[in-house]
Amino acid sequence: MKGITIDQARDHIGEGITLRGWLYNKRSSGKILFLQIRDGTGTIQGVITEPEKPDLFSRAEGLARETSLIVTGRLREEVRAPSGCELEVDEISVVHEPTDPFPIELKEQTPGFLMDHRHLWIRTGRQVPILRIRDAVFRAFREFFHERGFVATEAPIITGTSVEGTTTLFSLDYFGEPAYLSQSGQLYLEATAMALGKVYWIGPVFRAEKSKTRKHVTEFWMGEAEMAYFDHNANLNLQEDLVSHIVDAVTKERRDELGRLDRDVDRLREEVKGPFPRLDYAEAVKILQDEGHEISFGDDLGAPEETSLGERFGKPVFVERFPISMKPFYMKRDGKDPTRVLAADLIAPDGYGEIIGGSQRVDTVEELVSQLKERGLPLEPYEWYIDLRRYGSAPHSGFGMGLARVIAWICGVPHIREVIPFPRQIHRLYP
RNA sequence: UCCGCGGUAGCUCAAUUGGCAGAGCGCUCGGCUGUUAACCGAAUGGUUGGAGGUUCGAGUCCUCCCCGCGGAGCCA
Repeated sequence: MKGITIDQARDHIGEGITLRGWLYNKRSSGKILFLQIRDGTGTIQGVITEPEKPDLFSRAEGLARETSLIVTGRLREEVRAPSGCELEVDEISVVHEPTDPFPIELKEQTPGFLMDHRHLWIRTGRQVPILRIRDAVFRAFREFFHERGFVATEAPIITGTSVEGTTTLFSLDYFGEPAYLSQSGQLYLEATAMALGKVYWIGPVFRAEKSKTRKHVTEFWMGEAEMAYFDHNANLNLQEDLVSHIVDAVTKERRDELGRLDRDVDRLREEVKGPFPRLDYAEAVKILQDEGHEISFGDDLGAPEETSLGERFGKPVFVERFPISMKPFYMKRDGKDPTRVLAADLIAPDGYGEIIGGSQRVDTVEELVSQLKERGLPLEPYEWYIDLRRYGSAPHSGFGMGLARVIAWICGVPHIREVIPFPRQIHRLYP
């Protein structure tokens, strides 16, 4: 019998097939039994009637949820079935029967309980489509850069220096020397870009901030790119194309999954039609003040301010040219106004916050050293980084994208912990 | 770290002024030939987060601690 996966079922109507999967749920009504079978690609309903197959019926009747099984039967079109086609079951071979009732119920459960059982929760309902969409986002990200001649590369996870002196780092003991888990691969990608031209990577980064919000975790995967000979505007153009490409690819490839999450795909596609508004920081502050926000020039945009800008434009919005004091040492000053830097944040709609932070980088030794000194940072851990400005320095730009936030936004799920297989949060290290 | 809400059966939640500890779901058993988180009936299930205290009597009031959830700040 031909082995297929559930997502291929529609192409095999009328044929006898075999599925390998798990029992998601079952329902019965006297002499007819319905089995919801899942295999990671989808779910399908199997049906068994008692008068026709009494032995099979009584064996199947006793199966617990999440029994792993191999099912053989014939596929047929069936409008009464949830997925439109149905499997007439001929044989069930039980691979393993659960020893205890499956803890994740098909009713509402609290986040704390679900997170304690994350290893089982990911088998159910919304979680499977979300993780498949995550895969599609990662792939679309890589595809985008590969097609444009970027080189995939890596930055170290264990580092001796921080990227931004201010942020909290996880520290560890490196053979007796202090070391840190990377909070960004950026500085290393700048070096690699000077070797390879245009580079990108996706890697884990770590923030020891005690954040407790729906957009923060302590470990997350960042997609970063760094481009030699790209100025600020070229950087923003690339980011805009990237976001459009990801949404386009994912909404085409995973339309069914997005539908199962009740995401309005047409609205999402409409939102990312370019160009994205580009607000000068001063302009953004003015707009927010006019809307009644308590913000003055020099303040960071808080969560309510970001949400407000997203609502106003109904699409991703760039805020650019921030005051230099607000931003880290590696950002290049704006030639037209040296109190500002050539940086931009991309804010997602619907309150998902900043999804990209990027800038044109400092490219002279003088400016870099003076920026480091102004922030009270030591020079010697950054000597290698300063070297990049000593030997054939070139204008260059780059950015980092918080992939979990992008996925949460695309999925329309409220909390990023749901789009990460095993999220790490303050006070959550299990499972 | 700060602010707010919460912790009662395996899960989700009730419990009036301080007065016998309850329901739905799940598991088990029985019924039902088209179920969609099926439905109907029965049975099972408790150190009320922990430690002290007040009281004839505490799930309920007081003190301290632990844990969870939401938000802020910080950031992607």
